[in-house]
Amino acid sequence: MPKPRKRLAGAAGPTGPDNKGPAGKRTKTKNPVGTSATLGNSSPEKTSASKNCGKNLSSYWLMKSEPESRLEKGVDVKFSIEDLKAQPKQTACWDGVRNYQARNFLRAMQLGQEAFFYHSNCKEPGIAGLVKVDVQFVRMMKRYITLAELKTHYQAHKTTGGPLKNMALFTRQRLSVQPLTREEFDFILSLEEKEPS
DNA sequence: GCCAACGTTGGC
DNA sequence: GCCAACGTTGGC
Repeated sequence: MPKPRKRLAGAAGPTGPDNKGPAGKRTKTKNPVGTSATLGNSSPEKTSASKNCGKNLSSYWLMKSEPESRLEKGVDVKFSIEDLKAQPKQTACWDGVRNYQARNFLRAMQLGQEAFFYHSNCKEPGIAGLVKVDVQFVRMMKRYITLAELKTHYQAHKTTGGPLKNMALFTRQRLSVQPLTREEFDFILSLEEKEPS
């Protein structure tokens, strides 16, 4: 899970973005993730995101975060949208993303782009609000859009060819930072105005 | 809490 | 470069 932790100024301790100590037998060291870290592993995505030919990738995103307490190596990873709101400037630095692809998406994000704030690994997973990138609270969703509801649409759209037919939330599971097409983004926004299905 | 899915590690 | 073991994510 991405652990968006507000960057506590000095506090860091052993928590470089990529620093998972030598737990277990895995000890091959990872590259310290400099910004320079190369696109290495990240084969260019074949998703719709990369089809925007000339222009850069997606402008819309979905970011997962856990709203319920859970200890990971002694540290609580809880970070809900309420926690984001409570930050200075309602803004948090999004670190702790380990997955290469998710990290590459993180780098591709540009200031001010919009993203859904998704609550994962919790009682009722779903989209809680809107943020803009670097990561600042924008607003709550007018109603909580649950995973179950999104999935219903996703499944319908697979057969009808609707806007969520390729949604990464379902096709790329475990990706904690993911691009959305504008169609996906708009469709999900439009759900706010409707009765939960 | 369980466990499926899947990414990562690292020996070979 | 394969692939088994292991770790993590995240729904249920």
